[in-house]
Amino acid sequence: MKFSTLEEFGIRCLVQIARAGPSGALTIPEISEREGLSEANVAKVLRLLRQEGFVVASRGKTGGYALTRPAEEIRVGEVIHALGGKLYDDEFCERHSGGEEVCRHEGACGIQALWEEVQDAIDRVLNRKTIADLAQTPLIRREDLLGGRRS
Amino acid sequence: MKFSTLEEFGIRCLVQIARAGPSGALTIPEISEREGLSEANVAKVLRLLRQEGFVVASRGKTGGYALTRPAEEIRVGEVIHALGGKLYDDEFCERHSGGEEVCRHEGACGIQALWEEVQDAIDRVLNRKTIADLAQTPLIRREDLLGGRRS
DNA sequence: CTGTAACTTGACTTTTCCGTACAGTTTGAG
DNA sequence: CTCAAACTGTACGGAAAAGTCAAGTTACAG
Repeated sequence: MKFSTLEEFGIRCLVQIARAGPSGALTIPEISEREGLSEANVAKVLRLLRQEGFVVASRGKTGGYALTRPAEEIRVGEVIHALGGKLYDDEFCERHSGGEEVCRHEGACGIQALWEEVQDAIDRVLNRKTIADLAQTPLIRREDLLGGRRS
Repeated sequence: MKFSTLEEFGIRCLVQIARAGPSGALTIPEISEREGLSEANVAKVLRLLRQEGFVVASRGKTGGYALTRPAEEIRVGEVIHALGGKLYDDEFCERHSGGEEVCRHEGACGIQALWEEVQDAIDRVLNRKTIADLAQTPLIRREDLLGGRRS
């Protein structure tokens, strides 16, 4: 149960671009440096973000990436959904089907219902937050980040 | 963003065993047939479930797997947690660290806070449901399973 | 006692996902 | 006009996950 790197890095790139302000654009090397990722990897993620319509790229010497919408209007859930798809695929039931049946559970699959509940819970959280929210780096002290998990 | 097959199959196996009743046990071929999975794969999952203490195995001709606790007491969240770990690993920040720093985000990483929120939301849902809940296969009609996703 | 049906275990193969590299295209500065 | 800096896209290699196979151990039925 984890996010794919694409999903996470996609959010991170958008946040960095948002921090550049509504007018300015950010280049791949800049994002790469600020997130500590390789340039090739950033380029790969940004390509998807562009294809999904979250950013526009301008080429040439003064190029870079900019958001297509104000960061306040981009919900995190949108990005995750566009980049990673849903929790369960359409093949969910086919994987357990023995031919014509849907699920091997006599008539209805309680697990799928639970998965949908989980999906809804995730979406609720992710849709509350926007890229702008993340960009202003909310009030979390470093001690809270490190502690509380091992100790 | 998806569950690993181990997590999903683990739940499925436990549900099948729970359906065999509190006294009866289920063999690998039986579970395999009911879930439409290969016997080898079922065996692999059950080994982990046994090591994590969710089931006990009896060998020999009348062998099989049985739950160590009543299905009502096994929360789905427990199983997921035991099988798949958490949403974010401990290496979460190390992956983005450039040496001594924690995160490349000046002082605090808003994404990690969001990830923790998501984790909590997932856990809340998963801990509400028990294996027994799933075993009685709640009231979901087959039409609702197929429709509503593509169309 | 013997055989069969079951669990146990480790290694192996296949598949999928990540990250990287490289060759190509575009654009503005000088 | 030329060059450098930027984006674009494909293709390759490695690592992790998923699934499979085979050999071994146990235990009950007959």
